[in-house]
Amino acid sequence: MKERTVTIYDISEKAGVSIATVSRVLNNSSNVSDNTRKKVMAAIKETGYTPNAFARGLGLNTMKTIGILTADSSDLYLAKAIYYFEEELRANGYDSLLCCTGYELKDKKAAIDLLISKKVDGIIFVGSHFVYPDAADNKYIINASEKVPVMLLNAEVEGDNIYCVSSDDHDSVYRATRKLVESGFKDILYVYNSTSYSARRKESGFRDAMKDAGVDISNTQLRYFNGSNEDVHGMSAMLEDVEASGFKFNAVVASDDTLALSAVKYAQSKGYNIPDDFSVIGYNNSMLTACCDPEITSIDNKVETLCKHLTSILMGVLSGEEMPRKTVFKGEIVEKGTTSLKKD
Amino acid sequence: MKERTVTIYDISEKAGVSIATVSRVLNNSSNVSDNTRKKVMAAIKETGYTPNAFARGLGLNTMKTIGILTADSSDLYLAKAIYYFEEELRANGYDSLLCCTGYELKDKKAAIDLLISKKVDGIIFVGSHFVYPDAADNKYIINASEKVPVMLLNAEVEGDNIYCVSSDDHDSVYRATRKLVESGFKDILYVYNSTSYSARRKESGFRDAMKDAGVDISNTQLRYFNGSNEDVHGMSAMLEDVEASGFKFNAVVASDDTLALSAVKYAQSKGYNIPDDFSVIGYNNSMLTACCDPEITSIDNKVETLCKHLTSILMGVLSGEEMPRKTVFKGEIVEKGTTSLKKD
DNA sequence: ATGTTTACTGAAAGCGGTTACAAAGCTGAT
DNA sequence: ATCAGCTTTGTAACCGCTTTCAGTAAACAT
Repeated sequence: MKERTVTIYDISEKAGVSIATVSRVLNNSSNVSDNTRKKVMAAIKETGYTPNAFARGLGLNTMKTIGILTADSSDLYLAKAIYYFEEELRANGYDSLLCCTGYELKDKKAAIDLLISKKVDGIIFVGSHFVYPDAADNKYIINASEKVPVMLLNAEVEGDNIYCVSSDDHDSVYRATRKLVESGFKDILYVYNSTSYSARRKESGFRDAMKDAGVDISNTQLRYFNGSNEDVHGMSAMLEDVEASGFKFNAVVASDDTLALSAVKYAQSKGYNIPDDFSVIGYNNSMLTACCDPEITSIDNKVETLCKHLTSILMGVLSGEEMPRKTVFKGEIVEKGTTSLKKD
Repeated sequence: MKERTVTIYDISEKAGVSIATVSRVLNNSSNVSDNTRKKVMAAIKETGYTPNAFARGLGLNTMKTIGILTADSSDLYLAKAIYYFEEELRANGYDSLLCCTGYELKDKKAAIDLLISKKVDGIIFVGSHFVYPDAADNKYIINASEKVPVMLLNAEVEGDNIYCVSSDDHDSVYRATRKLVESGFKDILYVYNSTSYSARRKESGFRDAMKDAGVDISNTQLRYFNGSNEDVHGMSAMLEDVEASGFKFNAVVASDDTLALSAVKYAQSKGYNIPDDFSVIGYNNSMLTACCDPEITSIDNKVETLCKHLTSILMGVLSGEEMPRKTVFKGEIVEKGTTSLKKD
């Protein structure tokens, strides 16, 4: 280990050809005779040479790498998205430079600078934590889009070089909530654990649904859980607190399956009969929905579809095609055991 | 978008200095007067210049990037590990190039070549799927280690430039199993969903424990679940099948919390009283353990500790220090509601 | 005024590739 | 034999940055 690394010059010397020829073989470009090709190949095999991607990148000004930005790669949903992106990108000959930024704006900015300096060919913002309510705060995304195509999963920002693929969160929660009301559950608690763009969309879906269903809501019945999304205990405690504070609810709509799961545990500890006396609807339709009994009715926002579609749009952009700036998919309410919703 | 990118020459021209000076400012090296520094800074700010990391990397022959290899980044445990690695590496000024290889050997090899051509400063193999029972199959890891330091999480391979950090899986399962037997549960079903290195260690921990406890075991009581680790239903079906095949068990030791969770669901559906008549021990102590009632006793293998330690070893190696080739941490049996183990 | 330091700054080489352009080697047609 | 036209190969410029080495200017000592 640690001998001087083999370069294209070593290969050219060993094979008795010029570096240009070696380069041609490497990029299996046309116009190399079988004979020389073989000699070069042999030299490469013999030395275990691997081309230096920097040097190549310097010349070509592309490294075939896409930056993937996420707040927290260990989140169940985001991890799935990252997985699909990585898979799709690789299939298209691109690599993934992963940056977990956390939730601080300045860290996000730093991560973007870094990705740009590494000359990524595009940046995918995974998850809606990157988009702020105040448009001015989203300037940093626009800035990034001036250097490189920007893809947003589950978020929306207007821009020349920005492409958004998202699930219609507002619509999904809206439909779920209305169905719940129509099925006789009016005392609904809405719980959420994020204030991201899509979280805000979900919340407004809930509010609009309640309004259109003619049910007045109070602020006590929307509850923000400000803790780790693995903290099932903390979530249950929050539900206890809501009850203690005087709001008696018989249904929970959650922005996330974790919260839904803690709602199921809460309801069961209170002796409620699910789904007859108590309903729960989660979000993401993750494996967590299968982790309790009854299993949780949840909204499937089709993360695989979203990711594949987003990647294909990015590939189109990179090859210079005109691509849609905004693509929205409908979510699906997957009914399992925690609801008995009125059929349409 | 798409104007010619700003280079160090543009800055030097704008600031009226040479590119060397700009470079010095960029690397805040010594010997630049405040005055020129200010001029350069201003030019940088004005143009929004970001240095080209290729060019820098070409010269320095390092890109401050670590390759992270994993079979499946969406796995709960692996995703956590990746998260910690990314965090620690970033804190040390390194980036993470993520490659999800899947489970095919040739894909793993291809991924490694790619990482090496991108001149990563090191490679972290996340998870034990990379190590095969037959040493000859692990040659590809040795090969990689000839070019770049190789770090193995939860696996072991001998080699000059290979560093292993792992949890003592054998010991953890051994202790858990023995405790279970000592607590009166002898008809234990061992279920696993992987044949990776650490999975094999866990299994031998179970076998040794049973042997040392003087309990004969049959092959029917070790069951491999060959399906997605999100398929809770499939797992439950497998348990039904074990029962149907004639082995009556009153305890389950699982190589993974998912399997443990399905065991809890199974036991509850059969009307068993947990933990008095039926015990379950999981592995990883993930959030899944809190997703059922009673919560699952599980082995915590301290992934955060492992990852941080591994990263610090890698940093040591990269700065030329002598570092331990093999570090093993003990796991911890975290007792919750699915067991009532005899106290020591 | 002159010699010596010290503090900055610039010119140029080099990192390892790609590629435009030129040159050389063959082929077959004249 | 000569030449056009093709294929194959080599030369050298260039990508954007770091860094060595040399040079200039200012500051200080004599």
